[in-house]
Amino acid sequence: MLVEVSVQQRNDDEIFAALSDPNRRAILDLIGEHGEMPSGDIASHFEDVTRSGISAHLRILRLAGLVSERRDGRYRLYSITSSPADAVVGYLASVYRNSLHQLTAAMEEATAREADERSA
Amino acid sequence: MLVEVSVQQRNDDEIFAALSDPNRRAILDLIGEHGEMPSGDIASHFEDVTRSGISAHLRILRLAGLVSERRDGRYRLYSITSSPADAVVGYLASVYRNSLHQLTAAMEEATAREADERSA
DNA sequence: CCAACATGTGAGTAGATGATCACATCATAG
DNA sequence: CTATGATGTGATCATCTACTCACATGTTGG
Repeated sequence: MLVEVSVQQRNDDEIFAALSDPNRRAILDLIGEHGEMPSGDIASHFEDVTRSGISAHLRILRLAGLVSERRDGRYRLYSITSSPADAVVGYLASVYRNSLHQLTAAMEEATAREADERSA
Repeated sequence: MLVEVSVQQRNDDEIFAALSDPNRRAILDLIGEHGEMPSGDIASHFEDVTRSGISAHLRILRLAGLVSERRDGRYRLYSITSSPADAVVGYLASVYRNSLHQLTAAMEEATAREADERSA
């Protein structure tokens, strides 16, 4: 069990470190909105970072398990991986255990808003 | 609206940056578990970081709005602030909109587990 | 096979960051 | 008031990190 915790801890490190960079969060936003997309397309949305930089970011996101890569010919298509979010939510749930209701309220609101947008 | 978004963005930057450091997350864990506690008590739980270092970490957590400070005599008591977690959950909900159900499931499970532990 | 394309990678660099030490501040007990 | 305790802060330093550039790798069309 202790080992599991320690492994989980290291995974947390990678995930939070990956999320700490604004450009990486922007990449996640982009992929989340457009769905699966190739590295080059992602890079073309960034004026201040070269393709190389984006490639490095994608590597970090991939190693953290936040995105997954699929090769199609000369393209590498990136998409959002959903499971790691559980780790983040789990962490928050543990720290904010005394105000979990606020978290669930936020989640429910977000879910409702999403459902609303979907039906619109 | 754009201004609001930009402000929110900057707040996100601070929050995610604050959460990116393992020691700061450990501090949050500690405060979350013990409830309100003074700076020195927090520092005494860390072998590899001096009191000064912990103090600097607390400053970052405070500026990010993740903890709040209350002065009582010569002590400064720190406690968890709950609202900023909403920002994190909101961000995750936006990126993982296509698998929100997984997030809510994780939240519900966490809530249930907590309620279970509470009644035990 | 070869040229053009899509992308990852290694070297190198400027800037951010986490840590310490020494010191400043402020509260309190005597 | 003065010594002690609790804590924050400025200077400094080593390390990490997010870039860029040049190059390597693998793919496809002709």
